[in-house]
Amino acid sequence: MQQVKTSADLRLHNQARLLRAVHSADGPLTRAGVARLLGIGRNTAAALVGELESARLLHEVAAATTGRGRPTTLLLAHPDGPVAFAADVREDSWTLARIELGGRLTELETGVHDRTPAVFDDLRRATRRYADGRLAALGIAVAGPVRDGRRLHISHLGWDEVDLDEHVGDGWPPTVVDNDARLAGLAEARRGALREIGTALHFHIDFDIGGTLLLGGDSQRGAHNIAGEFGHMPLTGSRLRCLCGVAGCWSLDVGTNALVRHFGFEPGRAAGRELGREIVARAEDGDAEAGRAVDDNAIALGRGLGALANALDPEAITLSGLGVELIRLRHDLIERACAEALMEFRRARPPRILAGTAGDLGPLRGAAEIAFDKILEPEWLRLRL
Amino acid sequence: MQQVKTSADLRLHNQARLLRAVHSADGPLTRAGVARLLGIGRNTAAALVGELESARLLHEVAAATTGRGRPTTLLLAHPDGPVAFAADVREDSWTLARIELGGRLTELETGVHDRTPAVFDDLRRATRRYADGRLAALGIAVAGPVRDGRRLHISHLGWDEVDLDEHVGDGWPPTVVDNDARLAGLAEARRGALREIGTALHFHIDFDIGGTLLLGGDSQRGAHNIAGEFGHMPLTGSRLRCLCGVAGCWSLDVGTNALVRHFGFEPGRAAGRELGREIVARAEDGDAEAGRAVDDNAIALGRGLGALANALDPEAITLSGLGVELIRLRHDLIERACAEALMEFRRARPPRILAGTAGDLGPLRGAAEIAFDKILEPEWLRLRL
DNA sequence: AAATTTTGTCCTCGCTTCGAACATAAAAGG
DNA sequence: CCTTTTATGTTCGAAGCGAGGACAAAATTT
Repeated sequence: MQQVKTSADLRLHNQARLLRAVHSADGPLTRAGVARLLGIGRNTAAALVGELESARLLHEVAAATTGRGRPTTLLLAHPDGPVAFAADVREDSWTLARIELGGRLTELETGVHDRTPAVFDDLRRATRRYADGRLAALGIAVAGPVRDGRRLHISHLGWDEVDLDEHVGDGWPPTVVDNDARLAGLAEARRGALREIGTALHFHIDFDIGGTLLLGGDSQRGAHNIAGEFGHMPLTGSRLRCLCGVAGCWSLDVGTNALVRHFGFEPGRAAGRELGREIVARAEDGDAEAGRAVDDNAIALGRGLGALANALDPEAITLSGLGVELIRLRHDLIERACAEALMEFRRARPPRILAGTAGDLGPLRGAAEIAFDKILEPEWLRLRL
Repeated sequence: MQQVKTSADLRLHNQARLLRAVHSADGPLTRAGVARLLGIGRNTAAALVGELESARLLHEVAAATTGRGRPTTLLLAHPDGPVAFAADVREDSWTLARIELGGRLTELETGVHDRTPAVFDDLRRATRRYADGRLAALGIAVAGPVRDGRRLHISHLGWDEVDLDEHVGDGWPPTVVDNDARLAGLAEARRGALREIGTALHFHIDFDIGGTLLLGGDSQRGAHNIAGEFGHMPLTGSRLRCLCGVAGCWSLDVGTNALVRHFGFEPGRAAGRELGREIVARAEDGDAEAGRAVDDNAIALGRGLGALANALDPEAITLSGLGVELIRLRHDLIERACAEALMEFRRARPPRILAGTAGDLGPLRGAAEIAFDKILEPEWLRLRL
């Protein structure tokens, strides 16, 4: 569908809008409230909700009265309604969660994997264990770019061109896979610190930096679904060569790898993350050398953010991963470095730089969002009603 | 309106789609053809077109028969229909043009100005001279960022925070103002080399570099309408300080200023553009030193493009201004430098780097597009019908 | 001249939301 | 305790939309 043309399209379109409103609302919506929100009549809302209730998508329960007037009903997820599963595949572990309409998230299981695509078998089995008739879609967050939605690259796992169609397909629910940094940003845009913000950036800082440009609550995906490798722009003048094949990447100066390298260790495996955490902790305890390493990181981070703000003009920028720590310890330093990299006429209104609110659940929440995007859509609704 | 809710909205929505299709089609559309294009019935198309004809928006004329079947009609701009004016305000001159539905552009007048905002008085007078009842909107391209659509910054004219509301308002038709580089990109996306491309970048290379990210045929504008200053990211490791207040800008290595600086001249005024052209001409004639200057420019250009492609994943990149010459003379060099800056896994499918097809008319054509965007919209239509 | 192809037109049908009127259920006020 | 006020639910008719089918019209092809 995707394009409203006929009167029948209109009904589905409005029902999708209604369902989307219920899903993304902070708390439960009332029937009268959603009518006002969507700008439709109470009678129309009643008809739409009625059909959605029959289709086991919404459930109406009496609302506690708050003030004057006849009491209305709360619109909740139907107890038999569709749910999405979301998975986050990290370096050597994974988590599977279940998300209801409205966003309530329940963790189902966590496991370790062997750093090979066999993790998808683990995921399939775990999904089967918990799946019932309500499972409608599965979103998976992975720690690398997913070209064209199916070819996965994770350099530090040695996955070069893993074809997802060979591992995800038969026996799976409708499944969508995307990059974790992008999904973490989507989570902020939909349910976190970037709600209602038209233009924003999010960066997940781990070993290196990945991110996404967020426009009107959706991620910019690029022509081949591999947008977001902001960490691989030469924004800070590094002279080193990066694993990605380019020289001077921003990621060489920001992130766990950069932190570790400051102490002469070769950046690399999981041990590095432990070491990075320790450096942050020591900096917090007043260790001068660790403090300098964190300073350098924060300054390089700020400079990069300023450069990107010149090009993309975000209203706000959120960070996750190590970025949260950097904001906590060096917020002013980041802002100062950012301001120095901002064109002068922008400095009066710099982008706000915030910690994301989704925390470690960001990728999972984002994966749930792209799964629900498949559901809260006219065409899916048409088949369901 | 902006959101289809009722059947009446639907009508306007479809009429806007129809009008938009006529406007952006390559050649004249037939009535039967537009029905197929929009996926509506012939009867519906007849009704829509009928109303649009009554509203003097479309004009139907018999079409020359091309094959079998009953002849149909061509959908043309109505002779009394709305037209847009577009203006391009360059450094010391301006051009005013008139554009019809469908995109036919007629230059009306060109003038010089005194490098002060008094140019807007010139424009108002010129607009008045040519305006008739058909003038519906005016789009203006200016050579600097327009914060929030009204505060104009042009550093090399010394315009710091020129408030457009003080110069554009009473006595003007509905007017929209935006940055020329962005509008040149919009022109490519709507009617040029970037048609039908979902994710693209355009850069206008003059003294420095401005550009825009193009998504689904529209420009990314940013939170304060000042996105697009890609030239002020430190992508090439320059150690110089830029007029914008930041150090290391990409624009210090690419563009006329960079070309001129290579020969020891201080970059600056209009004379610089003349000199830049001469350097390009000499490089073309085989002058070694000029050739090296152009080489450096092309390499720095390519490196920046690669870095940006890592972050934004465009399918194609178009260039205007000096960029056209650089492509003509150094296409391979640009592509090689770009590839080196691309992450390895991207090199198999690099973005296409093309010269824009709008030429010097880019800003004017883009200004016409944003003017027509005000017209080809349900709300405007509602008032007109 | 007949068959074929394509488009225009007319009409009915089912669908949508809207608006107005009325019913209902709570709180607030005297 | 009863009335008024406020907000919501419900019902019904009205107006508008596009779809689809049947048929007419106008061109080319055979």
